[in-house]
Amino acid sequence: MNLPPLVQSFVLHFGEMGSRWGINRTVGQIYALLYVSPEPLNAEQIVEALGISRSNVSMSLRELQAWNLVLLKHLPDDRRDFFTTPDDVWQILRTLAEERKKREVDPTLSVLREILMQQPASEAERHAQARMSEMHGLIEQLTTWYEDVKQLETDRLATLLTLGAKVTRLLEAKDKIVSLGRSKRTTEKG
Amino acid sequence: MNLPPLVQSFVLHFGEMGSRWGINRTVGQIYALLYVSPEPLNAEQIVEALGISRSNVSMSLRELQAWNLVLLKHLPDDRRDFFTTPDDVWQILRTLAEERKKREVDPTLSVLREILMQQPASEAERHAQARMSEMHGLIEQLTTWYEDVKQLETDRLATLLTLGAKVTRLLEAKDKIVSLGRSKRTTEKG
DNA sequence: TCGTCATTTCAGTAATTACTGAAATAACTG
DNA sequence: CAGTTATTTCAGTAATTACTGAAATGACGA
Repeated sequence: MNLPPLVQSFVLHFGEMGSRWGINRTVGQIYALLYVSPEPLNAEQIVEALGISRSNVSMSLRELQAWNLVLLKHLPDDRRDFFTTPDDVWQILRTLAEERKKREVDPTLSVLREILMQQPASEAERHAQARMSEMHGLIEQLTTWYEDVKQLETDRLATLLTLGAKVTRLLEAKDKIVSLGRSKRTTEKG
Repeated sequence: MNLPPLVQSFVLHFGEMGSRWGINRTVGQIYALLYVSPEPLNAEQIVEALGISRSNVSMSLRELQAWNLVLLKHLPDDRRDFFTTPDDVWQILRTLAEERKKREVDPTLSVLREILMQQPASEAERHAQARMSEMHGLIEQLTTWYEDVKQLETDRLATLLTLGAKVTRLLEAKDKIVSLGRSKRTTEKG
C-alpha cells in the first residue's frame, strides 16, 4: 500500500469496517480512497495505491457502482474510466440509507407480508404470526417515517436533526397539559 | 430443520439476512426462532429445531448475548439456561441501534478524530483531512440526534415518527414566512 | 482489418469464517 | 467424593468468500 500516512489510516479503517458491514475489505478501502482523493482515480491508480490486483479493483468498483456509491467520470481524449464519490456527504448518506433499505429492509417486509397472508395451522403458528405482525408494524412505521424525511432537502434535514430534542420537549409539554386536563376532570368527578 | 412451515420461512429468511449484515446464518436463525417462540427455549431445543450442533448453538447464543439481543431465563428446579427475546419490539430496536452504533459508528468517529488531530504533511493530506472533517461533522450531527431521541419512551418515539412529515411542513411554513419578511425588507431598501 | 489499450470474466487458489465432535469445565446431587 | 447433567472450549474440517492471473471481450485508431 502506497499512500500518505493519514490517508492510509483512513483507508485501512474503512477496510476493517467493511467486513463488519456486509461489504468486504477491498470495497471498503477503495471507497475510502476515492472519498478522500482530490481528483477522480482510474483503476490503475487504485491498483498502485492499494497494492491489489487489477481484477479485484474491477470487481470491487462494480460492486460500488451497484451500491450507487461511486460516480464514473471521463476526461477528454482519455478512454479510461475515472471514479469519484459525490462531494456532498448528505447525498452519500441518502444513497447509503436507500440502498441498505432496499437490501435489508424491503426483502424482510415482503417475507413478513407473505407469511402473514397465510392461515396458521397451529397455536404455535398463530403466536408466531402475532410476533411477526408486531415486527411488521414497527418496520412499516419506520419506513413511513423514512420515506417522509428522505424527501427533505439537506438544510431542512439538518434542521430537523438539530431540532430532534426540541420537538420532543414540545411533545412533552403537550402531554403535560393534556394530563393536567385529565387529572382536573378526574378530580372533579371524585 | 424441524419447524412449522410459517416459522421455518421466517427462520430461513433471517438466516439469509444474517449474512447480509455482519451476523452469520446460524445466529440469525436462532434469533428468529427465539423471537417467534411462545416460550423460552433451551439449547437442546434449538439444536432440534434447527438441526445444528450443540456447540454451534452455544457459540451463537454467546454472540447474541454479546449483542444484548437475548434474555437468559431460568425455570424453577431446572438448571438449564432458557433464552428469549424481549417482548417489546421497540426495545429490540433500541438495543439494535445502540449496539450497531457501538460497533460501527463509534470506532469510525474515534479514528476520524485521531486523524484530524494530526498535522497534514502535504496538500493531499490537507484535502483528505477536509473530507474526513465533513464526514466527522455529519456523523456527529446524526449521533447527537440519536442520543437525543433514544431517551424517548416508546409512545413518544412513536409520536415523533408519525409526526416526521408534519414537523417538516411546519419548518417549510416557517421558512416561507422568514423569506417573505426578507424579500419585503429587500424591496424596502431598493 | 489489425494492433493497442481498458476493462471484464472466470477458473483456480488463498484466506477467512462457520461449524462440528470430542474433550474440558462447571455446577449441581446423592 | 463420584456421578450426572449443562455448558464451553477448541482443534480440525467444511463451507464460503475474497482475490489473482490469464484469457476473453470490447472499443477504439491506424
